[in-house]
Amino acid sequence: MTHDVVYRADCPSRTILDQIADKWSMLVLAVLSEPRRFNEIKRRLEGITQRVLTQTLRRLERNGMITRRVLPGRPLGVEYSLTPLGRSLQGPFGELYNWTVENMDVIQSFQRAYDHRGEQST
Amino acid sequence: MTHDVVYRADCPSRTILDQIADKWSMLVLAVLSEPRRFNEIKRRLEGITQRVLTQTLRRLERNGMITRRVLPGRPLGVEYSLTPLGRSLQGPFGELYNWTVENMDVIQSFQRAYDHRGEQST
DNA sequence: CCGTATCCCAGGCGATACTG
DNA sequence: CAGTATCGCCTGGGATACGG
Repeated sequence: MTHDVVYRADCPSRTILDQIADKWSMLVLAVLSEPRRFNEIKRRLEGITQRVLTQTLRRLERNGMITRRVLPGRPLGVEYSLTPLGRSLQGPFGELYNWTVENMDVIQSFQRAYDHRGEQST
Repeated sequence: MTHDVVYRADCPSRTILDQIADKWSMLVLAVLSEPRRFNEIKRRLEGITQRVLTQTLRRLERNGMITRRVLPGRPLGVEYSLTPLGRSLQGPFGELYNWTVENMDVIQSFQRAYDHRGEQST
């Protein structure tokens, strides 16, 4: 039987999932399909704050998925780009992203149906 | 040029990503590869609380990915199972999960290297 | 057994100001 | 330009108790 699989808290894959399965990491990696500077990334991710973008970039860097390169000259410039490891995540993430795009209409109609229950009173 | 793609806050795919790109949804769907009861799921996801599991299940149900079925008889029993939509997510999620398993060693060594910088003092 | 309701706290995040 | 620092809110989630 394979029936007694348990996802333990200290399972490394769970630890790593916690790092990348958030709303921003995926989008940052998508934006970094080509190397970009800090504010370029920020501009493309509507709603992200400077603070959170910095945190996300640091985490991705720590996990070996992107590199940070300070550009010579003034004013200061920093360029972020994918490592091979980060690029290898584009496959899985792309699949997931495509899935959401393909299914968002269906999902939204499910949501409407669900929200409709319990309140067609009077 | 495809260079000016911007991920807008009201993009449906972003809204949906916010729903499924969290640390528990993926694992719940994995556990539901076959229909299971509430406490079965809970037991297999070490560390999840009743409250959070309930919330996760409700959200997945609202999004049309799982169904909730009350079993006849007492004591009360409830069985959760994947819908076709939920099952179609297993592909993308499986890819992502496999990726983390395949790469967790590399990532952990990156993390150690990163954490090592800046503190080999004295 | 499968929830909901309540209380309560830590910490995540936005806003803002400041630096190399 | 690309951050770090500080502050204050506010909500997510743990713990617990209770209900169908």
